[in-house]
Order: sequence, then structure tokens, then C-alpha cells
Amino acid sequence: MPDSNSIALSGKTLRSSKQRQSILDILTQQHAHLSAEEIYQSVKLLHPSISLGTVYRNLEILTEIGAVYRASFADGKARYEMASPGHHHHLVCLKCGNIEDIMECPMAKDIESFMENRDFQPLRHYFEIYGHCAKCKQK
Amino acid sequence: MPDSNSIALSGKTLRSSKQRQSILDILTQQHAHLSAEEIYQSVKLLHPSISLGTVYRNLEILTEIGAVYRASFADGKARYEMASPGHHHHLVCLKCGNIEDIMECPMAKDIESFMENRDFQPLRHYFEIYGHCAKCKQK
DNA sequence: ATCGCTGCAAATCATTTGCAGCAGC
DNA sequence: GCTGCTGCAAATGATTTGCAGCGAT
Repeated sequence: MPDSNSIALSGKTLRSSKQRQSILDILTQQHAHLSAEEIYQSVKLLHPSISLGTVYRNLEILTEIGAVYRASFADGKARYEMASPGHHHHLVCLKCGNIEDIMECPMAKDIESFMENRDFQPLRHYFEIYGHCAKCKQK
Repeated sequence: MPDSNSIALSGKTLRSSKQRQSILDILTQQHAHLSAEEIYQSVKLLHPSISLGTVYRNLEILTEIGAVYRASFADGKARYEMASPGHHHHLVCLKCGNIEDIMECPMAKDIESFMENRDFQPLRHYFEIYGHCAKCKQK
């Protein structure tokens, strides 16, 4: 049961750093689904000496404390975004690669009642739709 | 539009090989979600000199021609299984790692009608539920 | 005789980690 | 000053690829 006042991570007390703050700023501002590499490129503009390792380390921590949401996609790369209060899913365009959020959750109705009949306790789930977005549809 | 008699892959005409046949046999018999490494270990019992590269190459080809279905999971590893006529989704146990198929598809009802209102053409989708299976639930 | 397939090893790609110094608290 | 955080570089793990020889059609 995490305490919202003193954020701790497996016994550790988190400190702040300019690098971590910048990563959060970028995720907040760009409001997008960014790969670690993309975040790295963006933070490098502010902190030219930052390393990819630091980006990964911070994304790991931020994901663990629930500030950031990590989603893995079919291309094997993870994307990160600020954790939003209501969870959501994704529309991924196979042509331009754009990722759009959808708030509809399939866990809602029939699946949920179906789960009750199964002897399985769902904790989290992922739902991603791949296809062609409005722009790429017509081509 | 692929021709079911002469299976071709981007201009190539496929030949058969004992290795490829063994991979298909294993996927058919074990009827499970196997990682490339697990498949490799199984095939090695029949073909001790087979290489992991060959396993990957065949899985790639078999996936392309639609004989095998590849799913990527949150741990970053892909799992392979024989392509079944009706597509399905997965229940993944976070404790024992067991993966169970579920035939229920969230694309069915409300999501599908919702997609019609969006300017997005869905082509494929993934839905995976992570949690604790019957066995691991009680601990 | 083609040309796809194989084993092997080296190459990639995403991500993780060990280490010594630096920086918040 | 303690200890978390950083840059750097090397390590890891999954997957891909170049190459020369083998094997199926």
C-alpha cells in the first residue's frame, strides 16, 4: 500500500533530478506514446550528456510508482506515456505508426461476466487494435 | 491473393525440409504457446545440429504464409502456435506463466459498432489478460 | 543445375547492469 | 555524509543476417 506523501521504491527513498523531471515534462507535454529512444532524443536537447541508460532507469522507476504507463507493442518496442486516471487502449496505424488512445474497454461487459465463470483472477489486460488511420486509409 | 497449391513467399517457392516439418509437428502436437527458444530445444531432440537461426527463419516464413500465429507478450518474447481457424486471445498467468486460450473476442459487440463511428480501419487486434490462474490463485 | 534451406558465427536492437564519481537531502 | 542518481561502457537476451555448403525439385 503506497503512501502518496513519501514515495518509496522497494525500501528506497526517491530523490529528484533534473533528468527525471525532464523525462516527465516531455511525457506530459508531448502527450504521446514515446519509445525510450524517442524520449532519449528529446531529453538530450535539454541535457546533452544524458545517457540512454538513465532514461531506461527512470522510466522503470516511474512505471513502478505508477506515474508512467508502459505498453509493449507488436514491434517488440515499449512505448511510454503519462499514466492517466482511467486506463485505456490503443489504435495503432500500420502505415504511419501513429498511436491513438481509445477509452472504450472490452473488459467492461460480456468479457467481465465471462471471467467470473472462469477460475482466473484478471489483474491487468492489454487491448491494441492495428489497422489504417483516417489519413492512410484512402491511399 | 495467395494460391493454396503453390505456396510462394515474395517470389520464392518454398521447399520442404525436415527441420521445418519438425517445427510444425511440435507446434501441432504440443498445442501450446512456445517461444522460439522452447521450440529450438524441442526440435534439437530430433535434429541435434539444428540452429536457433533456422528456427527463427522458419517461424518467420510459417508466420508469413499464415500457418503459424505469432503473438508478442509483455515480457518482450514472442510465442508461436499453429494458426487456428477462429482467432482467439489469451489468459496469461503472472505467477506460473501458463497461457490459456480464450475464444471470446472483444471486437464483437460494442467495440465493433464503436469502430464504425471512428475513421479507422481495423485490420487485426490483440487482447491479452494477465492475472492469476486457478492454481496460483489460492497461494 | 537451380536456388531454397541449413549450420555457424557475427551483427543488430532493445534493454539492463556494474562501477566510480556526483548530487540531493 | 549517506545513498540515490548519473554517464559510460560492457553485458544480456531476443532476433536477424551474411556466408558457403548442402539438398530438394
